[in-house]
Amino acid sequence: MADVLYLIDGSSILYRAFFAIRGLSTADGRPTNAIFGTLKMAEKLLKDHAPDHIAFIFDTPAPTFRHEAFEAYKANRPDMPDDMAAQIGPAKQILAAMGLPVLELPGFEADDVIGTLAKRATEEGCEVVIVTADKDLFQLVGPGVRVLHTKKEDALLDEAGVEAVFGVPPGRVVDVLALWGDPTDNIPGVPGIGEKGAKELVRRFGDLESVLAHAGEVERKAYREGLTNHADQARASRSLATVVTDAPVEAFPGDLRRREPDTAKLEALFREYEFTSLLPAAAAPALAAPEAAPLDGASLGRLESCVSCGMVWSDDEIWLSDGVGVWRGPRAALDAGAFAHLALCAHGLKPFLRESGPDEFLAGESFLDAAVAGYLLDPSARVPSVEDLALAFLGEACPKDDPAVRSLALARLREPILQKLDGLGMASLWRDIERPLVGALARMEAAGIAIDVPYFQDLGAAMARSLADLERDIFEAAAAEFNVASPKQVGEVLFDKLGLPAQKRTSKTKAYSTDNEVLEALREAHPVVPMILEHRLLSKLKGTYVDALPACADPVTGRVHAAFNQTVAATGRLSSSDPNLQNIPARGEWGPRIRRGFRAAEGRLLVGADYSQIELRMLAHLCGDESLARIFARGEDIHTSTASEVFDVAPPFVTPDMRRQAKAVNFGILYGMGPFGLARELGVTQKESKAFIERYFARFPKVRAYLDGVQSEVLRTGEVSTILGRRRLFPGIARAPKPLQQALLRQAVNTTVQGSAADLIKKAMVGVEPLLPPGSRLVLQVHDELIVESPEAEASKAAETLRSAMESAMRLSVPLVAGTSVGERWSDLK
DNA sequence: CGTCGGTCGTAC
DNA sequence: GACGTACGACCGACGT
Repeated sequence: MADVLYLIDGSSILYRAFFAIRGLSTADGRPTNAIFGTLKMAEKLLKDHAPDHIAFIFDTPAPTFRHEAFEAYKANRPDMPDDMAAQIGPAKQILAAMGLPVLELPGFEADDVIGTLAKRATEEGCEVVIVTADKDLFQLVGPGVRVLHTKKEDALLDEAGVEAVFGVPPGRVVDVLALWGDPTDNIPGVPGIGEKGAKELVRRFGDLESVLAHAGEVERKAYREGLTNHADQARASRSLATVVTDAPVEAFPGDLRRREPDTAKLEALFREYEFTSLLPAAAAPALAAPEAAPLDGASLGRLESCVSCGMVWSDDEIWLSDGVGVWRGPRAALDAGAFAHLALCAHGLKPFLRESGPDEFLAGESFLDAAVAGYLLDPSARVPSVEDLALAFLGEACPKDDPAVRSLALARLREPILQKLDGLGMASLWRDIERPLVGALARMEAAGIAIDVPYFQDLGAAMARSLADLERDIFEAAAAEFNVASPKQVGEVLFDKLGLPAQKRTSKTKAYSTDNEVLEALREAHPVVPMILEHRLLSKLKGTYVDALPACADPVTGRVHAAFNQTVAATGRLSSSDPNLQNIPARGEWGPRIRRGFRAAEGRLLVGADYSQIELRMLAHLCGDESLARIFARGEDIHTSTASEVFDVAPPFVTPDMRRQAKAVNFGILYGMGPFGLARELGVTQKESKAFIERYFARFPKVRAYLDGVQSEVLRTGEVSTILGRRRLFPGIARAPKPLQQALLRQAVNTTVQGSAADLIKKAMVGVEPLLPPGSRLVLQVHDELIVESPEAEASKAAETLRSAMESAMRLSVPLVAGTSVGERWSDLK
């Protein structure tokens, strides 16, 4: 008998993998994320622990003996999503082909098989390591039995380890579960008692019967009543949570040996599920390209007439393919006209367009950008590489970094990707919005925006002086020298040295939190606190904006050419980077002082246009609420009118504080804020904030109906879509653990509104660009705002063009309103 | 020396 | 645990 038997809770590992990995599937759409995660875990285990004796144990489909014993057991448990259920069989097949014993026992759960084998093994003097992502199996830990808990990091726990991590020793785990319950397993527990309470009670009184016997001594009323009224439910929960150790398992520990893998079977399975990265390189069906021929006039003629032309480029060369042959030539040899008929398919075209002068290239043509298309297919996932796409759509491995093969693959990818987009109802979103946007963004990036470098340098020097003074005063007031920019050191000085009352800890490292909220609360507690706040503000603004921006500017033109990323935000918004021009301060003392450094070139003006309340208008349209629509139709101030409705007073009697509260609720609705968050935001009790939200929904009933509708839709289908059919996937949301599910539901709801607003402004951008007066060009987009740089003489015309295009970009059931303004500097635009 | 996670803060 | 989407500066731990 071997030294250590590894018993792997396959069901829990697969379940976790399903949520941990997103968006992995075969070319024909069969999900493989959970299989892949389980295999990766197995691979790691084999590498790290080199086990000789091992078994993967899985649940079998219901019913189990628990169903017979407890009628309600799992009655309310939602069905496992099809996407997960479909992966169990393949995972078991692959593990078996790897030579790893796979076990299951009808009528019993994986936990019971593990419990039985663990008991048998220890009786034979063999050590056991149970590998699981659940806490239930902690109960089995004891002499010779440890658990490898694979949560964030692997933790190998013995009895003391379980007590340290879980708070009670293994022998009391079932008593805790009896009180707490296990929502994912539909073990009811005792209503009103959660994790914390259950552990406290067990630590105080011992096992479940002792807790029940002492119920009368419990101070907290909810616990006392729960224990009194639900004692039998707790006893039943304990039984449900208790793992059986005498199940009729046929296998014995000595049988559970790792065998030689069946390589032929494994290869077939890896190919079947398209885990090409797991295959030996030679075994993968590799895409091969012929030697690249010189790109000349004759080959261009041939490419012009082909249905799909793959394109790859380097700094000075270009590769083109018709899907059969590949041609290679110098980039310089091609002029814009050479592209005007090609049915191009490329990956990440924007940099190419930006370098090549986007005005002449591809205008209105039918190119496909495989990176943007991949983003549309799954906007939450990493943008798929050409290699990923070749594997997914063509079923072929594509050797990395071979431009000839990449161009060939792209040529073959064009049609299947376009078909996929069409099948998902996103053909128009691609053709009419995202495709023309590639060029528009390339032009916007190429244009850049001028900044006043000497102005930023002077501002930075003044801030440096203030910071030096502040630092001196801080050291004096705190009687200590430390790094004021280090939250950790600030925490130590304030709370350890000066003895101020610490309020909260950071979530990951449990260090003292020193965020704005904490420091504001301590503003009056010590003179050093306001100085630290001021220092933080100044150093943040100086480091992030005032110093950083001049360093980004072209030294000759003084213009900053940020990136506007089309494949990053999961909702469909653009993002900006290098530098980020979408988070330049707007408010407060410093907002205008920093925006003043962004300016139009000599003889030109900045023209800004921003949508008024775009997300709330979009929400009004999407939900069809008449009261909300009426406010916009009448052109009223949305927050004042909301306050008027909710507080039931005429608009003239809405106080500034009532308006502030209504504004918080309006934003809260968009972000899925609950009573807790709103209470904190408004500084009222949770009860009051809850009542406030209720009044809001009573006044705007279709808003609630809409939010509920999106939630039930995403639970049913695993995806949501925006006004133009852009989708975002939420795989496994229906069976996700509650806190995660809540977060995903908020994301889903917010995505329909934020993403539809993104659709709108993108449509406005591609619509307005060709209409702008001569010499005018888009230079910035900040989610609900567009900024154009125009010759002075054209500025007012540009403003009117922008306003008109933005307001008419979509016809919604509420009016769209865009405000415009003109000035030399960004700070002049109001 | 670079990388990466954590914390904090800016925008919409 | 509690409010959605981003980007990035700085710190400090860790690895080369």
